[in-house]
Amino acid sequence: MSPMVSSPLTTEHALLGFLYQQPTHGYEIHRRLSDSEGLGLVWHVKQNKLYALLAKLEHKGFVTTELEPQDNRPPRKIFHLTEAGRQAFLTWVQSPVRHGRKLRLDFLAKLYFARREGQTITQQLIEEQRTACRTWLDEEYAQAEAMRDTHPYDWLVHEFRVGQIKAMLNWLDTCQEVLPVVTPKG
Amino acid sequence: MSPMVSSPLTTEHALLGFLYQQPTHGYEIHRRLSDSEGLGLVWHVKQNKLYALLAKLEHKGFVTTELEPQDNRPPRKIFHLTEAGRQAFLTWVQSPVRHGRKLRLDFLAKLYFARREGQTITQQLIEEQRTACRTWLDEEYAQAEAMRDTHPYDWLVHEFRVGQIKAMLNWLDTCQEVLPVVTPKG
DNA sequence: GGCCGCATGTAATCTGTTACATGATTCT
DNA sequence: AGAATCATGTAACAGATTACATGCGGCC
Repeated sequence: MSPMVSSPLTTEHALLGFLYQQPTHGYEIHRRLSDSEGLGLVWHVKQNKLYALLAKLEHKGFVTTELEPQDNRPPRKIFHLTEAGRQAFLTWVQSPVRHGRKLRLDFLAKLYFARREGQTITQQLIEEQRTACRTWLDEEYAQAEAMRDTHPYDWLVHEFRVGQIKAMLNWLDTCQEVLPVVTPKG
Repeated sequence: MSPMVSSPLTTEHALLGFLYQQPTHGYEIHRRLSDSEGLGLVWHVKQNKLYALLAKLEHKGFVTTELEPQDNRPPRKIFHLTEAGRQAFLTWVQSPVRHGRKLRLDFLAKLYFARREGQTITQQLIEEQRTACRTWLDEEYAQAEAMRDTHPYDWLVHEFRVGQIKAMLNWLDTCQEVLPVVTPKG
């Protein structure tokens, strides 16, 4: 019962995505993230770090736990989403990523879970990300032009970003083309 | 006199670049990094962190210090490069950046200092970075193709990287075109 | 009077990584 | 016999961030 202060949209909200479809235990999540496929391609979490994050999510009231005893093994700690957890996940997964360094990890993680939730939500995520990228592109482009001829290095820095954002926008188109193809796996 | 173990090419080697042209003190470096131009556009270092890094560089034998007294102000601690420091900087600045997340910060920092050292070294840096990027591009491209049709998400992840690397390669061309234009500022 | 610039840091805190610990079972 | 898998973590350390501390001079 901690005060529901959720400094919004941190990376650990992604973990809630694993619990959205059905409850699981930490080791299972670790296994999925250890594969070099799916989200494991993008997000690497050490085992102890993962357990710590899950404990933190419990402490914040996004998940509750239940022990599932086993023969000859330590009992599994099954994590269930609370209503607050469900809310936090849905908010996180649908919001576009603002800034550069977060794009790689955060957006790809959002996309991963959005795809599991269905085409509508995925479509919306992509569309909002496109808008965010275009805004950012305009800013960088404007700054690049302002520095053209006077500050060559600064201009190159902005040009670099412009190139990366344009590539991202093209890639978002590709995402949308691939979307309709729904496969059970992947 | 610590054993000259320099775990190679960490970001703090960039600081040596500020000392290469002439010795300076911490606050001066901080001022230059606080501007929203030049390297400050790319690399943000908090003041106390900066002092800690400089102390570390001294401890490792890359710089020596000398106190410059002032009236009514705390004395400046002037940092001078040692021979080991000069070596470390030159090695750092000329080596290309291997992997994705380091590209933004590390390469742009290298480029910043390389430009001050002259066209030859800059040209070489760009060329080596191009080679590194092409290798990386081939790897990602191969993996993307292998996943095409079977693992849509994994394919998208690799396609994302392919797009970013291609944009970087184009941008490296731009860098080379701009290079001959040498301006005292920027 | 209060804030900013100069110039240095230390101390406390938060975060992340590495190493260690348990204990039965199955694989080589 | 030794290693890996399952399933949980704790403890120690390293790195980074935030807050705090000093002390003078100039600006509004």
